[in-house]
This record gives sequence, C-alpha cells and structure tokens, in this order.
Amino acid sequence: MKKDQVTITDLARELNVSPSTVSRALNNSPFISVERKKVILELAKKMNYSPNQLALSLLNKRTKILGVVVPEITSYYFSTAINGIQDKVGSSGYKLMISQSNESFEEEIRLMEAMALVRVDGFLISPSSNTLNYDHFEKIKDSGFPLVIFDRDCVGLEADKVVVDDYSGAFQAVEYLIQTGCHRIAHITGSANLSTTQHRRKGYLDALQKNNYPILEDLMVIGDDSSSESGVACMQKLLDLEQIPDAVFCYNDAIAIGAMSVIRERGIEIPDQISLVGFDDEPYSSYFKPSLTSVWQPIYDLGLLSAKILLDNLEIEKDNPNYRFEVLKPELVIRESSRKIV
Amino acid sequence: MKKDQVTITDLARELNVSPSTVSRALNNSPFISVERKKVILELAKKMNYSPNQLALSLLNKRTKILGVVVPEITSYYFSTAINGIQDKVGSSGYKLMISQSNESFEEEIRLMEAMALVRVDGFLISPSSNTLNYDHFEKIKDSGFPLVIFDRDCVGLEADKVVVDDYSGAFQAVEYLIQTGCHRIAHITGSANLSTTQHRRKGYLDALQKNNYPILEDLMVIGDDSSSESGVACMQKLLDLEQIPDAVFCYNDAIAIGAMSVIRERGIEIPDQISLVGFDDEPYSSYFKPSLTSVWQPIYDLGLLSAKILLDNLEIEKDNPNYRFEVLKPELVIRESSRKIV
DNA sequence: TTTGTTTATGCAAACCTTTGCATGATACTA
DNA sequence: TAGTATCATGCAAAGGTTTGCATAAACAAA
Repeated sequence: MKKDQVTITDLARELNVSPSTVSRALNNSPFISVERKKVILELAKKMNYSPNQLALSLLNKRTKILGVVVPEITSYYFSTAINGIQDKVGSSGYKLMISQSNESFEEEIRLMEAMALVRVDGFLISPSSNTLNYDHFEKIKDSGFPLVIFDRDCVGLEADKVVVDDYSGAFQAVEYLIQTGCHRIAHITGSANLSTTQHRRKGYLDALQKNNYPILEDLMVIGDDSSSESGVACMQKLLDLEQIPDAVFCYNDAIAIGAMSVIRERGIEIPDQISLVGFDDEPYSSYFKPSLTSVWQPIYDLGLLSAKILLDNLEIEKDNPNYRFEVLKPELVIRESSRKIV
Repeated sequence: MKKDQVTITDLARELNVSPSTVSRALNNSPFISVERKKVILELAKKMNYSPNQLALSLLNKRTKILGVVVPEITSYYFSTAINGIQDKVGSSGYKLMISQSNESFEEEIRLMEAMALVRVDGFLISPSSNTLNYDHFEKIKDSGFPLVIFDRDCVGLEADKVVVDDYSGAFQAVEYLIQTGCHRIAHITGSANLSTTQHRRKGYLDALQKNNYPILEDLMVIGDDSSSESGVACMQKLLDLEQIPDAVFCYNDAIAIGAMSVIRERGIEIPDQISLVGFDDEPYSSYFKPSLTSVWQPIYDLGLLSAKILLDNLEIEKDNPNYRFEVLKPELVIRESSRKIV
C-alpha cells in the first residue's frame, strides 16, 4: 500500500506549467520569473514534495551510497571502525550500505557484486581472512569504483589503504615485556592469513631478536582464529610445555581473556608468574581482574580516515591514481596483567 | 573515471535488434525465437552485461533495500541483532542500509527521512532512548512504508514489534537472588526512558513484592545511561549507604562489570557478601572473575524474527494491518557472581 | 516599422528497463 | 487463393528528473 510520492509533474499539472519550469524553480535556476518561482515553491512545500533520488541517481549516475564490507559486525573492533566511517560520512549526505563477509572470501565477492549492481559510489573494504586473491578488487577498480582497503592489508594490490602499524604495536609490547624482566615470552597468533597476524608476529620476533633472545618454536602457538576459545586452547598448549612461559603476548584481547581464564584455573599468578598482554584494548579489558595490558588501536580514526579518503576520491575524480597508504600508530596501555619495570 | 556500464541498448545496437527484444531474451520471455535468444544471451555474457538496478527500481518502485536504525552499532547487543537481520535478509536479495542514531531523537528522524528519500522498501527500527514522540513513525507508516520496531517498545504506537520479555528476565533474576538467601537486593537501572529499563524495574519490584520483601527507595539507583562508568558511579552510591545491599541486580552486563570493579576495590567478596547479576550475557561475561550471572537474551533471534516479519509484510502487501507483537523469552544464566541455592 | 535583445517558458532527449499494443511475416486451413 | 492463426519483432510509454535548444512574448533601439 505504498502511497505514490508527489512528483514534479504533479506540481506542474496543478499549476499548468511544464515540469521543466517546476524543476527550475526548485533548483534555483535564474531562468524563471520570481513570482512563478514563489508560487511553485509554496505548492511544493504544501504538497510535501521531495525529489525522487532514484530518478536523480539514474540521471547523475551516482547514488550517494557507499558500500562497506567488514569481516564481522559483532566485534567491538569493526563496529568501532564503522562508527568512525559513519561519523565522517554523516554530514556529507552519503548513506552506508553495510555488510559482513563472515570471513568468507566467496561472501565478500558476492556482497561486493551486489553493491556494485546497486551502483554504490565507492567501497570501503576490510578483507576477510580468507581473501588471498584480489581479482575481485581489481575488477571493481577496473569498473571505475573508488576503493579503500582498511585495517587488513592486501600486499601487492594497488589501492588506497589505511592500516594500523601492527608491527610497531607488537614490537612495543614485547620490548616492554623484555624490559620488565620476562625471559620466556610466548606468542599466541590470530588467523594465519591475516596481514595483521603476520605483522604482529614479525614485531614479536624482531623484538626478541633485537634483544638477543632466542626464538623458540614451542612458544609460538598458531590460533585457529581470534576468539577467546582459541585463546583457551592455545594457552593450554603453552601450559602443557615442560617449561612454561613467563609472559604471553596475545594477538588480541579476546585471546588474552581466554588465556587469562586458563592461567587462573591452573593457579598461576598474573603477572607474578606470567605477564599477559593483549591487543585492541577493548572496553572491558580495563575491568578484568587483573586488568589487561593491551595495545590500543586508533580504530575509530581508522574508520574516519578511510571514509575521508574515499570521499576525497569521490570529489576529485582523479585520472592518475596516486594511491595513499596511511599507517596509524597504536599505543601500549600498561595495566595490571604485566609486571612493572623494576 | 567510472566506466559506463553495458546497457541493453548497447547489446541491441550491436546485434541490430531493438532493446525490447534484448529485454525479452534476458527475461526468458516466450515471445522470442530460440536462436536469437541464444545469440543475445551469449553476447550479454561476453560483454558482461548486468541490469541497472536503478532503472529497475524506478520502474518497479522498489529498491530491495531495507533501512535499519539502531541506537548504536558499537554495542555487542545491537550488532548481534544486526547479525540476525543480515542472516535472514541475506538470501532474499535485499540489502541493508544501516545507521546509528547515537540515542538521538533528531538524528533518528533525520536518518529515517534520508532513507525514505532513497526509497528503501521498509524499516527496521530500534528507537533511541530519547524517542518519546512517535510522529515520525506514524508519518513513515502513512507514507506506506512497512515498519518493524524491535528491542525497545513504543507504547501506543501501532506497528509490528519484536521485543524481549524484560519483565520476565528481571523477575527470574530477582527471584533467584531471593531463593539464594539475599535480603537487601538493590537494583541499578539503565536510561530512565527506555521501555526495557521500565520493564526490568517492574520485574524487580514485582519479584520483591511477591515474596513480601519491602521496597526500599535507597536500594534503587537510577543510572545516567547503561555504561560501565554508570555502573561504577551507582555502585559507589550503594556502598556508601549505612546498610549496604547483599545483592545487586543490574540493568545490564556493562553496569554489572563496573559495579564489580567497585565492589572488588572495597574488598567486598562476590558472591559471599554481595551477589551480582547482570543482563544481556555478553560474551566476555563468562570470562570475568568471578564469572557473571546474567540474563541471556535471544538477541540474534530478535534480529532474525524482526527481519522475517518485515520480509513477510513486503510479500503480502496487506491492506488491513494486523500488527504482530512478538515477545521472546530470556533465560537466566547462573555463574559464579551469585550465591547458590542452599 | 523593422530589427535586435532580453527573458521566461516548453519541448524533447537522456538515464535504463519493461511491457502492452501494433505490425509484419510466415505458415496453415478451408 | 483467400482468409486466418501463429509467431517474432519493434514502437512507444512509463517511471522522475535535469538541461540544451528552440520559441514566444515583450520591449528597446534604430
């Protein structure tokens, strides 16, 4: 029972003028007499006219809709990024079409294709952990859609990208552990494919190396994913070692929380026996007991900046692509789960 | 540099036929010869044709886009509901336009108006805590948009609604506290305006009353909002009372977590001295120490069902509105933060 | 009066697709 | 052979809007 919307033609018929005249009145064209303009505007208001965006989009070839695909909406991390995107985009008149890929490569493609059909004006994508092939991104680019990749890097893909310096965050965290006297520092990783996983691991390894610490295979456990459950499983492995670690640097807070519960169960003291460090600095992390030392990420800003870049691209319609690669700095937040510098 | 999309006219020109013929070939019309159809379909595939959804939308007066407005995306609660919505909608070909109102009444209106302009096919709305006036909902309904209100009820508004039985959840929780021997049961509320706040409070009060417990004004603290910070502030008030409570039923987990940290700081034992119960059963709640007793809500199902109802409405285009009011049942999840039944 | 200028207006095309109706061609029936 | 049925195709309208171009009217200048 959708009521028909008032159109420009309705107004025209009512006043016995042509639709063009009405259009000119509504668009502040100079080629129209002031009196007529006044009459038309009044009627438009009275009849509650609003232009049909569909017709406009068809004409202008732009929808003022941006497509956003994230691996999952239900994570604090990505929803905060979306928050940043929304805040940036809000005043610009652009709307967001948001979807989650559930870390599925196929779903990511499917979603992007659907959005391309709707003719979104551009894409903001955080690739799934199973996205190892970038053909669909290339295709989107070839079709002329502006594309910004955020959070997770696609090495080799030429596109605007905004990421967090995971390497530096991890390096900081592990150096801090070293400075506080930890000797056997373990690492629980996230999904193997992710650029973030790789960078954090590299930061971990390099910090060890720089400080002449041996790299012990046993102490690096590869998680199935980035969940608390994976943290539980991995931490159990670590505690089953003959010689357990005295510090664990976790890929993220969820894993760290899982790890914390296992450590506690076994009656091991945090941080006296094991220092624990997470990544992401989720809101609850400060409320845990002991509160969690973690690497804070400017994830809201990540969304903000990604959206800004996309909007910039939409404005200038550049021909010679000069891709931006923005790296935001994370910060170590020291709390109770790690020992203090002596 | 958006490349022009291949249109039906391009195909027609290429093959020296009319666009109508091409259209018929693509739409499996019987009024076309098999050979020609084959040729056209082949060319369409070769030239990578895909129909312009904008033109179709203009023609069919439907966009296959649904508008979703939630108070905030960054909460586990609403992002999980969106998850449910997404999963329901996914296969149907509908896309989601998602926005957050940030608990602002004006923003909610603005967002809905913008979505109406884009001609979304329907709305899924969880009203902001400051939405006390429902004129904008009525207006949307009058314009013929199907509308489903979820999670937060708008009393007096005639519309399809899907909510959780907050009353029952609260009642269960408080009765459980009574059964486990608590005598001074406090309640920290959420934002005063919310239907959920009111129902949970009513559940709390009625459970006390039914068990002949006195209702003590001191023990009911009104939170500014539903955050952990508010939980901290409210719990401090409770612990500053001459006679502190021996149980606290919190509006949600965030508040409970804040409260827990204050209780711990003061050296009070949970649950021996104070039993603590939350609401929402957020994923981390089970990892807290002590793990949090909480009321689990079928929030994913809430999203799923809301979307289902909206899709149903879109199919049948009913004239005599027969609004549905669905109430989903929450469940008390007992963990360590509350005493056990003796 | 004629020509030129200014100003306001309408027409029609364009954006892309679908579909009712008309037309033309072919084949079949009487 | 004439008439009819069948089938494939194209035309044009519709959906709502903007805009280049043409036109009409009014008026000023020569």
